[in-house]
Amino acid sequence: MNTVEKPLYSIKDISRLSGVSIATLSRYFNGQSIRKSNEDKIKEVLKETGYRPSIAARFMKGSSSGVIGLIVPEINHPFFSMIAEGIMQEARKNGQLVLCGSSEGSLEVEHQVIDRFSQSILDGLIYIPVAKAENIPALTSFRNLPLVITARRNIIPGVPHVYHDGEKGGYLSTRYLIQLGRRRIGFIASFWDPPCSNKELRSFSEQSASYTFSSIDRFRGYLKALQEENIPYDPDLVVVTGYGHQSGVDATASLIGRFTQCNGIIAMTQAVANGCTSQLKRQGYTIPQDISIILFDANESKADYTFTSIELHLHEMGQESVRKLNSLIQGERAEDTCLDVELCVRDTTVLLHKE
Amino acid sequence: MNTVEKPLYSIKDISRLSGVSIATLSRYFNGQSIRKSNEDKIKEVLKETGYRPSIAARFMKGSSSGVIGLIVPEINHPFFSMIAEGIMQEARKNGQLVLCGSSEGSLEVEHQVIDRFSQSILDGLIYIPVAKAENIPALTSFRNLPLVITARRNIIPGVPHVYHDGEKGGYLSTRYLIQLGRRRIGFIASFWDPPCSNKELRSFSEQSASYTFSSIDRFRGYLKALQEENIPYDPDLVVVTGYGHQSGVDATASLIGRFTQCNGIIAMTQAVANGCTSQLKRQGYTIPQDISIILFDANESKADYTFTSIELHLHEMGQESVRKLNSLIQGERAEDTCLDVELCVRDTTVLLHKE
DNA sequence: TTGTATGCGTTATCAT
DNA sequence: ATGATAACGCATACAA
Repeated sequence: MNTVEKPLYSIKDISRLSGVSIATLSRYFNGQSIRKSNEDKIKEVLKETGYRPSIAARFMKGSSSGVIGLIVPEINHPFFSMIAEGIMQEARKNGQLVLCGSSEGSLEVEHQVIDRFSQSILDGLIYIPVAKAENIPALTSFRNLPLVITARRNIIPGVPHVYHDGEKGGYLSTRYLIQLGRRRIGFIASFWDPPCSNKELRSFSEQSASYTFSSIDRFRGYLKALQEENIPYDPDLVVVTGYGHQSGVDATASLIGRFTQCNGIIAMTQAVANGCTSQLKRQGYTIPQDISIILFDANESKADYTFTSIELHLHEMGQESVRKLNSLIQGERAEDTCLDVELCVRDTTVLLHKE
Repeated sequence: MNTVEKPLYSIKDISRLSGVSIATLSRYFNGQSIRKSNEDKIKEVLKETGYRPSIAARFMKGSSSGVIGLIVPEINHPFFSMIAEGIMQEARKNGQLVLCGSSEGSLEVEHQVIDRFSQSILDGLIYIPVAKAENIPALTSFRNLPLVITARRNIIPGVPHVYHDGEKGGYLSTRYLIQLGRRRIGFIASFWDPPCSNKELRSFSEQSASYTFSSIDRFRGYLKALQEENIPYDPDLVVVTGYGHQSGVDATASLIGRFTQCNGIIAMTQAVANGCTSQLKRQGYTIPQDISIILFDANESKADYTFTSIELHLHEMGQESVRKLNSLIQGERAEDTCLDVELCVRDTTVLLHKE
């Protein structure tokens, strides 16, 4: 390690230049009231010097550093970067900074980052896990750091989570397609690491309330909407796949290949939905007439279609995570927050034209 | 400010528990050689306690903090988040952390973030400006912090920049379209804040070597390729617009509306290109037969088409920025780096079929 | 309201 | 190679 530029002025310098004691200075910087004449002198010297208190020294004294941590699986992913933008914006409003680490999609890196972070100067940590439930780091890894888990639910007991209402999203999207007269609705479930086949998805979703895959939550809503309309569940309308563009292509090909009639599709992400439309067009289907599509969290302006979508309010999710973390930092208790979702009707859904 | 959880153990605790002096401990943690028996004792205590040195205290003593800063105009933008991912990955490899702030596209916020950062514990800063050249913060705002500017060139004299070869990108894309028999090539230039009209673009690009808009750099390459093939420049083939999907739609409508024949288009971003294809299809053009399209920095799997593109190696740009910054931190001098670009031929370009 | 003095966890300078 | 101790910049208990 080599030496590094230090701040030009310390509080001692300011004390010397202004003739005010460092104690009074400290009080001034921490918002306590001091004598007006001193305040004026200080302000003058501050203008000249551009002095700012050192975060490091402040943190070492046991005060807060004003820095919060953020761990994301991938910063280069619209889902996470949107949350990150919300986090940074809210943090900035509170005069906080964000120490940000990517797990690079890897469990090993994630642990490494958590390890580095917990030795850092953080006031608290917002953690978007890449890990599967069984691999979640022990709570002790976080060393009493105030902790909020975002974009996932039911990961670490006793820790507040901020997530969206996946079941409602599944329900709203399915119900809307049904209202459009579409009763053969494909559901393309996405997993990083699929826990079951499409045949098993239904029983898996019923037996395992403890599992917290967003696809499963949404699938529950799908089932609920079907049931309300007495539409029989058909496992051939379900595909289990991954998260990328190619997953959408493959899933759609598989769906069509089953010779199952299908006039609606629900996809988990923009990339998958793009894969869908790409494959559907290749096979001669028209969108939205033949097959209407709804996806979760449309990334506007990044796709060729303007998709009907379930909006997840990811920016708000980021902001809420910071607010919750700050409650924790101030010693308050915090509960989970389940953010609402809403249906945004756009161009990829239309009333089924009966022939 | 309220009190915060502190690290469970300090170096004194470890000294007490291991019977080794804090000086020796410090040496051990800084990689100096110590007596084997001591090393063993230390390792044992470390296992039990999970102790890690405090970054804050370390930084206060004038050593490096292992934290580098990153300022981006928007983290929720594939261009910047890809660079950020590269930065975080390279930083992690070096055991460094990244303090990340978004300027939220605003000059005011950018200054605010720079101000906060410069009082922080950073070893150095990677700065992707949102500001226009005339509004770039004074170098003193950075307080002698080692500084690298990324994704822009020629912003602050004497500071190393890392950017891509925009002129080459413009040249390669144009030349390739010409090789496909397309000599009527539309160029859709994107600006946050357009400095001139499409009529003025050419003279603007010639007179103002000092201006550093990426669209202008690419436009120079466009002109160069046209010139090589003796294709006359037609300002009606140029549109000046913004960065979003709607910009692409509008620009394309404008281009077509001029009754200019056009059989190729070069777009600056994925979003703009998507706007193009959307509008072109609406007007009955086929892609790539009628009109071939090349864009810069294709965001795979986020578009309906698989676009032919100029690849910018943004991840590498992030990594290179960190490497350069670390050279600076170690007191070495650093020059600009202009990263190469390359043409990736995919599905949106095809040989013009002469009728 | 103000100033003095102490300590936070670490590194660097000594002397050993 | 090791250990005692003085800084580093700041916050705070305490005395004034």
